[in-house]
Amino acid sequence: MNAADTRNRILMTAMELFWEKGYLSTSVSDILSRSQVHSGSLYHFFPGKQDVLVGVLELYRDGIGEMLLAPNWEGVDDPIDKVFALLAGYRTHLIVTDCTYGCPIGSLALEIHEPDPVVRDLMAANFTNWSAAIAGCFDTAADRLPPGTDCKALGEFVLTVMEGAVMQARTYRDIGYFDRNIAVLRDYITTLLSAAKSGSYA
Amino acid sequence: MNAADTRNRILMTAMELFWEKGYLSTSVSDILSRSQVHSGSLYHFFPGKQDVLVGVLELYRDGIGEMLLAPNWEGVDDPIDKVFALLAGYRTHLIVTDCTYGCPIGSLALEIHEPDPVVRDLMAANFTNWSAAIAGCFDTAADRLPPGTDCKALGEFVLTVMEGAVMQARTYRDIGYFDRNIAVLRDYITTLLSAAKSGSYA
DNA sequence: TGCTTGGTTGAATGTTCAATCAACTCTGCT
DNA sequence: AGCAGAGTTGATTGAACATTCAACCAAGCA
Repeated sequence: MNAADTRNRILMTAMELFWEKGYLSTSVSDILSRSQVHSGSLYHFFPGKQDVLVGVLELYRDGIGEMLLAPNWEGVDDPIDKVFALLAGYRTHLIVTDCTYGCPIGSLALEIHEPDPVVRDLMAANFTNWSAAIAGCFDTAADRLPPGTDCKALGEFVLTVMEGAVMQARTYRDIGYFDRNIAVLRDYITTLLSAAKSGSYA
Repeated sequence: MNAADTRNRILMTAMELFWEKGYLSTSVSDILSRSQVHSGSLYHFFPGKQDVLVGVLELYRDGIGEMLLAPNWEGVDDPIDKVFALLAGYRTHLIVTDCTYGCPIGSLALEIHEPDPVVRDLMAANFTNWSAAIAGCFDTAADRLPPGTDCKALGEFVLTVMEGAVMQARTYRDIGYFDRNIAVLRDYITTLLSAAKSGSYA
């Protein structure tokens, strides 16, 4: 096993554990035992626990396209469908984990109250990439939306609804809370589409 | 100082600290030193740290009317205005804390990944009370909304948007993210009100 | 006066944690 | 073969943590 393998296995294991248990509840020993790496090796690659978190957040940031968007958008062409396909991906994660796993970035964002600027910037970058991807969908469908629609704000709003919906589904351990929230969002988007079509905003 | 005072000071201090630093990052020593209570006294009233959390969550649950709704709804009569007045209260908290303090329940909900059933039920009860209060506003304004509007789902949606908007404002340390999200929500609610007025749904 | 009960004190306990480090091995280069 | 440096090992350290407990106090009552 070479160096890149070790570093990678640490990051992958930490990614899993931070998602499962959160950052604060994951001990360095947890990472070591699950990844089968010894403490000296971990501290050879990372100055400290927080630097492992930075590495994980960089993986998320750099992998959003391949790891998140591509799998959910496979075979989906319509940009509005893409928005809801991504949300459906989060629904699947909730289902297969009995509503215990949410959005890893959202959990970290609320868990770490006084984040290091480096960590905070990375969490913000992850949010920005996510909502920008959604905003891009709305941009592509701009001709079907009321003129002057703020697609960037709409992207941020979809992120907001996803995070809030996941939070409730997880707290109640009930997917119904997620579904009802997405249904309301869908009603809103539908309203925008039909308002543009009927020309109410023209 | 009598017993009720001591117990109360512990709970009030813990409430502050859990809001400031979160549950996991608040040590029992933190609570003891800020509340000027000795460890033996705390453990006389509470079997352990988690029971302090339970006490805090009960305070939130039982105090939502007096502590949260009443102050924000003073002088506000219109039920739709009440919805946005409550959201404005959260905005004020963000402003006065430089976007560092969010919703205490939301933070706890995402921070504690494997909550004790007692804790989870209390967090859920807090969410239910909050969204029910908003649903009540929509119920009162039902005649101005499209017929068949699901006011309960709308209450959950407003909670969702508040939590997501607070999460982003806190992560970016920028109130603009909160404001834009609330603006989109307002656009949606406005659409519902005007759709009902124009009779598009009738 | 002495007993009981509810509350207080704070040093002590045992555990868990992140981080360290000196000794070691493996790999590639000369 | 001999060397250098990257990577590994795991016992160890010291701090922080939640919790305990025996001694103590004060109020009310017999």
